[in-house]
Amino acid sequence: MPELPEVETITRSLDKILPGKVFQQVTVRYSGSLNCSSQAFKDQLIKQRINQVWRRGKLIVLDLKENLHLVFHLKMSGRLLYESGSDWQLDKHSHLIFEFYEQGYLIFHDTRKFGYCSLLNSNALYQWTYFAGLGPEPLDLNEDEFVHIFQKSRARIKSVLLDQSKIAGIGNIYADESLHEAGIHPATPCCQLDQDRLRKLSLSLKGVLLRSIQAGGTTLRDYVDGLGNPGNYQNGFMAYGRKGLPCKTCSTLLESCKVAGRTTVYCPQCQPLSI
DNA sequence: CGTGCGGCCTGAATGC
DNA sequence: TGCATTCAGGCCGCAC
Repeated sequence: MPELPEVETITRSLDKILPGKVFQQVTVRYSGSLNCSSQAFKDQLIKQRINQVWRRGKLIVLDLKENLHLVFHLKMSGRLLYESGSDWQLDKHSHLIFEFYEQGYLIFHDTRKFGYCSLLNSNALYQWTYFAGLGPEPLDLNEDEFVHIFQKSRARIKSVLLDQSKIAGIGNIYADESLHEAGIHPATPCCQLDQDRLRKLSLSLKGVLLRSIQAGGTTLRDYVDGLGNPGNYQNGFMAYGRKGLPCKTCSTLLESCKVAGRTTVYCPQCQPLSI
């Protein structure tokens, strides 16, 4: 489930390789991944050159010529993988195959088919409600800006962390991990948290995201970066997926509950509900 | 405004 | 062994 650190890692790996490459051939094996017909997709892409690869929230954007953008959302199980040779395995979940004039292939692979690939001009991209509605990048926020986003909400803190329109790129893993590090119960209403606690959360969130990027992201099942390398951050998990295991800080057994419909793991000792 | 649920989809894990 | 159920989760649309 690629979140900000995984998407950032993929983006960095692809941005070292793809710029300058030109699409020679595009094979659509599952058109449900696209926002247009397979034919229109191919017609618009072929002979287009990739200029840059960047990330916004959980989106990966390939800038092409003439204000055209190829945008990927990997959702839970998507992969975007560069293959330099022609000896790669064609899997039944490889939905899009892009071949370059210069060398190599870019493969969009998505077991669960939740992910998508949209071809958009600049106007369409910037007017797209999801894109336009994305909140700020957590790594670009200073503590005051972070506090401002959260302090007035009456919603539970984890719900707001997961809300892409409030802050972009956080998913279930990094919500649980940052709340654990900050010592905040995930169901705490934001407005019950004072400035110091929100500042602490701001620091914890940035720390968790940066350490995960450093570790190449988290690999649970599907995730690999743009070159096929798995991440290592799962070994550093303090909370996510550790229900019933002892807290690495205080040895209390971790508990779980549902917040915003998602499984949430926390330490009842380190993350008390009442402050 | 906030919450909760169903739907989309597949495969791994679990239950009988 | 083999079948059915449950779970995972990002995001949307909808009901309350």
